Amino acid sequence: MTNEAVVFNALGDPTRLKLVKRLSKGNFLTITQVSLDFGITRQGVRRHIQVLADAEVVWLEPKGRDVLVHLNPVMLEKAKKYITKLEQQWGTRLNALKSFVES
Amino acid sequence: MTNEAVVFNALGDPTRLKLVKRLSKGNFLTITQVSLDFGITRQGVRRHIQVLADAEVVWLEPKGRDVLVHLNPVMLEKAKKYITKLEQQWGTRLNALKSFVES
DNA sequence: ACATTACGCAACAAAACAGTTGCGTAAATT
DNA sequence: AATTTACGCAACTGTTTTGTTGCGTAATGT
Repeated sequence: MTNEAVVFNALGDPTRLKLVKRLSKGNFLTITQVSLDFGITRQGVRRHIQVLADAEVVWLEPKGRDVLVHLNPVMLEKAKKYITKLEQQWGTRLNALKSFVES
Repeated sequence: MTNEAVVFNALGDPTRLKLVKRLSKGNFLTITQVSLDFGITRQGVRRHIQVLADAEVVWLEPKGRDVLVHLNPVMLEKAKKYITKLEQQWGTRLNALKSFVES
């Protein structure tokens, strides 16, 4: 899978997006803390976290018996830049077409 | 599924992202045109297109016996804005924390 | 008019995913 | 020392996704 697709895929799930949203509040969380209010088991949540970690949208910090889940805004930035690039190409091409039609 | 998650999900697949990329060049394409160089059947491609259409990343224009596939940059913009919001929350919260620590 | 092209619909198989349960273990608490 | 907590690993089930084939039809081309 493409790098970019991996990130979008990671964000493309309600549970995972909700998690990212919570992490964006600035608090890191332990896996258990997250699991408590997601309506699914810890193992279920754990899988989602792993998808996010593989996409580098979050990073995991083992600390004693806990594992802290941190947001990695760098990856969000990359995703955003990718979309911007798509938009720009579209806009550029459209403008080129427009000036061609007008000429 | 959340609106935002739907869009990210649509983009979160190599084949679909490749298609969006091509559409961002500014050309609309018929379904058959797209199908030719994606290594899978027309029906396979058609499903992917439907996912993109459901997410409103593309819109479909029936024209005679063809169906033209157009990019909808509005949805890309929405996705981008959503990421920006996440980033900003994270940044804001981090700055708040920083000033708290420094005080 | 006949042939071809572009498409939709539906049934199917294989693979991937989401979520569960059960169990083991190392770290923290009492 | 005994208990509890936070986690990982692995097997299993149900559901969704991906991609296929076969067939029908309306629009185009000859």
